Order: sequence, then structure tokens, then C-alpha cells
Amino acid sequence: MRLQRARGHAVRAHFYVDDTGRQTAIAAFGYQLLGEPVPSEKPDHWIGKVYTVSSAIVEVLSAKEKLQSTPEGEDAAKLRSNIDEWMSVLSEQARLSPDLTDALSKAMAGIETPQESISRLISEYEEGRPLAKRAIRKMVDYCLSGFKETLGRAGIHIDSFDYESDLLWDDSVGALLDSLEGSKYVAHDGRAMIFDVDAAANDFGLKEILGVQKSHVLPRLVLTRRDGTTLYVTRDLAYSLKKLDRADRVLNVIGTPQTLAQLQLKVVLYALGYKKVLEQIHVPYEQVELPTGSMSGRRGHYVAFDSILDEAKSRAKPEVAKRNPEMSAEVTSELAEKISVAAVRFALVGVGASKKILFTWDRVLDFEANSGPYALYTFSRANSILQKSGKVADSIEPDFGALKLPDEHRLAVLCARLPENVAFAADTFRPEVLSEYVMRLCDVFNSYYGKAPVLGAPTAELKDARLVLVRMVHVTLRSAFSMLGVPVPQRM
RNA sequence: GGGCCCGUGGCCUAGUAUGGAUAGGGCGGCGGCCUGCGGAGCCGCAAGUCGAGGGUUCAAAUCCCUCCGGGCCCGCCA
Repeated sequence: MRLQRARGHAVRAHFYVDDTGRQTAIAAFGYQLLGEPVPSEKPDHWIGKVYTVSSAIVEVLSAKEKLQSTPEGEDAAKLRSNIDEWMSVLSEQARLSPDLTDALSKAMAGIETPQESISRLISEYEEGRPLAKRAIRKMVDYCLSGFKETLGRAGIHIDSFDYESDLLWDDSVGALLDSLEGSKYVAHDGRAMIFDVDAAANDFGLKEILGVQKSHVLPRLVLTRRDGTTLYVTRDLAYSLKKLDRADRVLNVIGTPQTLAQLQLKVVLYALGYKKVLEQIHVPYEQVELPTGSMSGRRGHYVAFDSILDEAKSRAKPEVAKRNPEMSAEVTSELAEKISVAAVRFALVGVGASKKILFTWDRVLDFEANSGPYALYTFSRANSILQKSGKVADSIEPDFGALKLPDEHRLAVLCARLPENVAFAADTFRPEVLSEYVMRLCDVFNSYYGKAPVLGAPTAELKDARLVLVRMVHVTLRSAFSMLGVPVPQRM
């Protein structure tokens, strides 16, 4: 987003709050049973636990219930292993947060059919019933307040949080369904509405435009269930219309598993006459994996972003203190925070989005391998040279002819290439292009001032010219950092 | 079965859009550099059949084909 802005676009960041799904309802169900309390810790973390525990209990209870009406055999064995699996999730949670697990277990023990209660909660929420609405929104907003805090910490600002439920309540989904009703690509099966994506794509010649082989048959898209209720994609279609209405161009930053769904969505909207949907671009990224497998909130297998920042910070602190013994604890902590944000942002942004990232603490916390601290270090060295010169580099009228070293030439050229790198990175949605550029500039600069003294240059002309060069690097790095969302320290 | 993505020294990664010279970096390993702007740094060394095989070309990590390995998707889930 910062990159697009730097490119000259007017950008608004929207965060889609998927609050109508089963996940949310499970968490909200648990939340209701607990009496809708104020979270006792960082709200998003706490609600995450409520979700994991609730979900596990529900899984166990319903598997047990099913087991009673299942004859011995393969099915029963499967149910048993299911129970075992969720019991182990539960005992893990009991170890981590005994009070919460205990409270939820007690509260749910009396519920005969939790799955049904949850389904009821979902439909009540979708209909906008006050009780369901109050409970779920309350919980969701607690959760979002936690998100906002964390995102703010990492320097990420969201302009608007868009609730999926609003699309149902303000009837944008209903309007969409009405407009689909007349389409010749729509077929019905009971109250279910099914869209023939392949036929539409062929008729409008979209396969070629969207980069799909003609022989590849696109799967149909179910827009409403047999009972008439809507699905995630249906809401997403309505949401896309809203977005397209408000912007010239829409960038959907969504994981790579959504690729097909994004394609289908485009075909449906195009067939409805919204040709502008081709200006909606899917910017995919691969998910971060844990060594133990994919992250799973349901199973309580995840690493919270906060804990990454926290760990990085606690790792940075002693390093900062070692180098700056005179610094107050407060300033040390502030600096450590900046360094950890830089480290984490560089780590995430520095790898192409098509590469899967395997998360290990080892790698995230390795400040030697991590380019963030290195880049900040380089910047603060440049800064320090400028400070010590006692001059305002911008007011010097240097004789650039004095600069004869190859590295000096390279630095000047490299700095001049910031704009083209920004343009390329922004246009291809690849921030790593910019972080690669920053690293290259840092490498050359570090090597340069290692062998060419600036303040101790042999002649005054050379010193001035070098100072201006250092200033160029300084300014260039600062711009690049701001586009990458990396905070800049004056020293470190 | 079909579609998409990834495969570059022990590990991570750039380069693939627009084919060009000894395939850049980093981590780890080894060896140097603090009487000169802060050593989160600098200098050097070892380590590569660019997944494999064909093809196009004067020239292929890059383009085409086939295959192998890994991942994702093809739900009236979200």
C-alpha cells in the first residue's frame, strides 16, 4: 500500500471482516456461554483461545453423540480417533489456560446439541436478530481492537474495516441475487442457484483474457444453498461490486488458495455486465507454514504476530544495551522495538510472495541473517557521519569531479535508480524488489565508507563531495524505508 | 483425472517479464581486519550437473516439450 502510494496512487486499505462464518459463530457461542466477559488479556489472543477450546469441545461432544448411534466398525473407529485427536487439543489448551478450558467445559457440558445451537446462532446473526448481533459484534470488535493494536505496532494502518455481515443486513447480497436471477447462466435446483462459469467465460471470451486455457473447464459456482441461504462467495461477489463502485482499481490481497474463486468471481460479475471487474486484480501470496504443518486456529497451532515482535524485541534489547550503555531503559526499549519491526518486516517482505515461508524462531530471531537490522545499521552509520561533520550537507556546493572512486560512481547511480525500482516494485506488486534494492545500496555503501574516509578525506573538496554523497545515500534509504514501512532510528 | 505455483552450493534467497560474458547475496564453515567516521561492519577462501532429459538458438537458470519431486485448488465449507 505504501508502495502504491509512493507510485502516486490514492490508496485506501480495507480489511474484510469475515464475521458470518462458522468459525466466528463457534467462538461467539463459547463467548456467550462465558457470559460475554471483558477479555482478561489482549482481546484477540483471548478470543483465539476461546475459539480453539470451544471448537475442540464441540468436536468431541458431537463425535461422542454420533458414536452412540453408530454400529461398531470402521466408522466408529474413525469417530474414536477423532475424539482422541480433539481431546489432545483440549488437554493442551487445559495446560496453557486451565481456567478458561475448565469454564468452557463446564458451560458446554449441559448442551445437548452444540452444533445445532451454533447453526442457529449463525442464521440469527445473518438475519440480524438483536441478541445474536450484540454478542457477535461485541466479540468481533474486541478481537479487532487487538488486531488494530498489533497492526499499529507494525506500522500498518487500515482505513476501513468492512464487515461481511453488513453486506447481508444492507441487502447488497439480496440485490446481487436479484440481478443474477435473469441471467441465462443461472440454473436452479430447489432454491439453490448455480452459475455456469465455464459457459459464461467461453461466451465472453474471458478465458484468454484471464489466462486460462480454452480446454480447461471452469467449475460451476453455487451461489445459494438448497435452503436459499448464501455462501461465502456470494457475499464476496456483493463486496466486489461495492469495491468496484468506489475505486478505479481494486487489489485483492488474498492467499494463493483463492485463485480459482477469484477467477470465478470475475467471470460472474463480467457476465452480469460489470466489465470493470477486470480492473480487480488478485495479488496472491503463499501462506507461512510452521515446521509442524499449516497454521490452524482450530487446533491452536499458530504463532501470533505479537509474539514474533515480542521475541524479536527481547532479543534486540540486550544488543542495543550492549552498544549503548548510557541509554535509558525507555529509549533502549523504543529502539529495540523499531529494530524488531524492521527485522520482521524485512523478513516477510524480503521473500517473493510465490515462495512458501517456513517459520522457525531460529530464522526470525537471527539478526545476523536478517536484513532489517543490517539496513538500519547502515542508515544510522550514514546518519552519524553527517551529524559529526557539523555541516548541513544540503547547503554544500560540491565539486563532484573530486569523486573518482568506482564505488562513488556506483553509489550515485544506485541512488538515482530509486524511482525506477519503486515503479517496478509497485507495478508488479513485488515489494521484495525494493528491499533487494535497499540491500544492494547498503552493501555498496558499507564497503565504500570502509575504505574511503569521509570526514578524514585528504582535501576539503573531496570531503564536501563525499559528504553530499553520504547525504544522498541517507535520503535514498530514508525514502525506501518509509515505502517499506520500516521505522528509522537516528542511531542504534 | 484437470488446472496453477515452487524446485538455484549444507540451509535461505536474487536473477526468469525484455535469452548474452566468471549464476549475484545472505546464513553456516574457514582465514584475516579495532592508534583512522560506531565491528549489527569490512576483506578474503572453500562450497553450484541452476530438479532431470530433450528441443530452439551463435548463445538458455531464463523460451518450447516431456518427465521427476513438493505445495495449492477443482465443496450447496470459509
